[in-house]
Amino acid sequence: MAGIEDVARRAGVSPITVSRVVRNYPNVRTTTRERVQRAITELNYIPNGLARGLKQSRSGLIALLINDIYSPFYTPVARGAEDVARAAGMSTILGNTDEDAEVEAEYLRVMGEHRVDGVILSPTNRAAASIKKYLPRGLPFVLFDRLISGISADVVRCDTMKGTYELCEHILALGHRRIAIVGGLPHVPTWSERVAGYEAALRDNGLQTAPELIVPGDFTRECGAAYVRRQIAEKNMPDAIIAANAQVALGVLSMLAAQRLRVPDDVAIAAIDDPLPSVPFWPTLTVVQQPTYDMGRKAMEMLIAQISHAGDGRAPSEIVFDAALRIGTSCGEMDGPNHARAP
Amino acid sequence: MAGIEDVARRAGVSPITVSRVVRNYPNVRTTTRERVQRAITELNYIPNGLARGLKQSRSGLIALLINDIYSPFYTPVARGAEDVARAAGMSTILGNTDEDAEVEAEYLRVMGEHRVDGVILSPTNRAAASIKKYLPRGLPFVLFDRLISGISADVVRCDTMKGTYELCEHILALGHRRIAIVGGLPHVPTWSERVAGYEAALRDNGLQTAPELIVPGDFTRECGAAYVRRQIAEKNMPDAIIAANAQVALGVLSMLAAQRLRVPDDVAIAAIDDPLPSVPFWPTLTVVQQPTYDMGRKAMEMLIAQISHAGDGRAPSEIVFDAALRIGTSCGEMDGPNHARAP
DNA sequence: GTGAAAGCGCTAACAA
DNA sequence: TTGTTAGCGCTTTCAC
Repeated sequence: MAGIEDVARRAGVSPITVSRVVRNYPNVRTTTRERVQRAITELNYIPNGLARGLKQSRSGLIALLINDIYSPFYTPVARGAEDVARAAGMSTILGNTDEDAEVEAEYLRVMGEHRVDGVILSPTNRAAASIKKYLPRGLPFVLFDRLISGISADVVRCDTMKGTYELCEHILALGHRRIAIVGGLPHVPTWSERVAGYEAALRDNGLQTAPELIVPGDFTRECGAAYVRRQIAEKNMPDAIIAANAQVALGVLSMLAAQRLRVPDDVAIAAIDDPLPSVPFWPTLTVVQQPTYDMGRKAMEMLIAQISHAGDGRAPSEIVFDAALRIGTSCGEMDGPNHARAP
Repeated sequence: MAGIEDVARRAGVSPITVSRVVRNYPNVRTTTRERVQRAITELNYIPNGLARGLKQSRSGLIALLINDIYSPFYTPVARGAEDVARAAGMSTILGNTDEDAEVEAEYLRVMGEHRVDGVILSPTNRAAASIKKYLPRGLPFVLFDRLISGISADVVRCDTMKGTYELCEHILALGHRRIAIVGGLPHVPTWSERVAGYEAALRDNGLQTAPELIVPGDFTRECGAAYVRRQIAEKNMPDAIIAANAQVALGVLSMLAAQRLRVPDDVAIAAIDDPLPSVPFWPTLTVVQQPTYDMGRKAMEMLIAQISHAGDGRAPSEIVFDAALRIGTSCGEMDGPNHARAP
C-alpha cells in the first residue's frame, strides 16, 4: 500500500506537503496541490488513520455501548447517535452488553485500548468500577438511560414517572380499577419511577395500591408471559396490565393470545417504552412512549460537545426527556359513548 | 497517560517484556509477569491500540455498512454480526448508508482510513466504484443481501423467490385470485426475484399475471400507503396485497386502517422480509421471513475466515439462505372449514 | 509556501 | 527468559 512518502516522491514534494493537501490546509499553492492530488489518485493513496491517530492522540471513534441493539428501545438510539456522529466526522463502534457487567467491562477495556474519543454507555449497576479501571480519566463520557453512583458525568435519560401517571389516569377514566404493573427489575430506577407514577396516580384518585398488583420481573418476555399464566391459573386476572417495557408487553400479549384471552375485551393492556404503536394492527397498543431517536441524538451531541471543549471543567449536566402517552385501542378506548364498537 | 515505557521502568524490565505480559505471551517467568502486572495496575496502564495497530497493520475493527439499522431487516443482522465479531475479539463500526451512494462512498473512505480489517457491505448499485477507490485491494470483504457487478467477493443473501412462490400458493389456496405485489425498487434483485416467484406461482396455477397487479415502488411506507389510497380512489382493490418488505407493509396497513378497511375481511395482506409476526396482535401478519440474525452471523463468520486465511486465493463463495413462509391470519386463514371465525 | 528532524507507543526480528 | 534495535506512517515544531 502506498504511503505518504510514495505520494511525496511522485509529486516531487515533501511528505508534510502531502499531509497538508490531504487535510485541506489552506497555505498550499494551487499548482502544488493539484500535483499532489494527481499523485494521490494515481497511487490510490489512502491515509493511515492509525498513524494519524497515534500522532494526534485522537482516533475519530466513539463507543456506543447499549444493552441490545435488537431491543426496540435502543435501535432508534443507535441510529440517532450515529447520525450525529457522522455529521461530526466521527465513527461509531457498537457494543451490546446484554445487561451483563462482565461483557460491559470487557467492552470498556477494548474501547479504552482503541483510544475512542468518547463513550456513551447505558450502564449496568456495576459499571463504575469498570469505567475507572479501563477508561482514561477525563475521557468524554455520557451515561444513557440510567444514573449510577460513583460516576459524575453527563446523563441523558427519560422520565417515565409523569407518563406512567398519565397512563394510569387514562386507564382509570376508562373504568378499570384493578390495574397491575408488571415486569421491571427491582432497584433499577426505570422501574422504580414507573411504579412511583403508578402509585401516585392511584393515590390521587382515591384508590389503594395492592402489593399483589405491583409485580417485579426482569424486563423480559418470559416474565410477562409467566405473570399472565399465573393469574390465569389463580383465576385472578386484573382489569388492566401495564407492561414495564416492550419485551414484557410482548410476553403478556403472546400468552394472552395463546390462552385465547382477548384484548381489550377480557383484559386491558398498556405498555411503557414501546415502538409497537407504529404497527397499525387491531387493537393498537396504548403506550407511554420515549423519544428514543432524539435521546440518541442528544447523547451524541453532548459527547461531541465534551470532546470539543475538552477540559473546560463544566459541571456535568443531566438532560431529562419526557415520555408521551399515545392512546391506542388496547385498553378499551373504543367502548366509550363516542365510538362504535370495534369490529 | 502511562505508556509501556513507564510500566517497564516501574517493573524494572524492558518494554518488550511488558508487551509480552499484556499479550499473554507464554515465555515469561511467573515472578516477572506478576511484577509487570502489578506495575500495570498501579499505573492504570491501558495499551494503545493505535500504536499496536500501526505496527501490526491490523486495527481489530470491522466495518458494517448497512442501509438502516432502524429497519427491522437490518437490526438482527447487526446483532448477529456483532456477536460473532466480539467472540473473535474484533469490534464493529456501524454505518447507515440509507441506500445513498454518496453516503456509502464517504463511509467506505472513512473505513479505509481507519484501516478496518474487513468490510461487510449492503451495497447500492454504485458501490463498485467507491470500493475500488477507497478500499485497499485485497481487503477482506463480504457483500450482504445483494450482488453487484464489477466486484468479485463472498456474498451472503437470501433467496425470497421460493418463499414468495409458496406465499402465493398459500394465498391462492385461500381462494384469493386478484393478488397484487407492491413496493419494490425496480432493477433491484430483491424485488425482481420476488416478482419472479409471484409470476411463477400464478403461471403454475393457470392464472394470467396482470401488469397493473405488479406495482413497483421504493421500499418505503409511503409507497405502500399511496398504493392503497390509489386503489380506493379507483374502487379497484385487489383480493390480496403482498408488500415487498416490512416498511411497505406498514404503509399499506396504516392506510387501510385510516380508511376503515378491515384485514383480512376487506383485503388480505402478506409481506416479505418482516419481523412483525412477533407481534401477537390480531390479525397476525402472514409473511415470508428471512433468517436475518443468522445471515448477519454468517456474513461476519465469512469475513473473519477471510481475515484469518489472508490471501490463500480461494474463489469467492455465495451463501444463499432460504426465506420461510410463516402463516398468520392476515390472509383470511381462519375462515377455512377447520377454524372458527375470528372474534 | 515548503521542508528537515523528531517522535507518537508499540512490536517484529534478532541477539544474548 | 529477556533485551536491543529499528521502524510502522503520520504530524508537530521549527526553520527557511
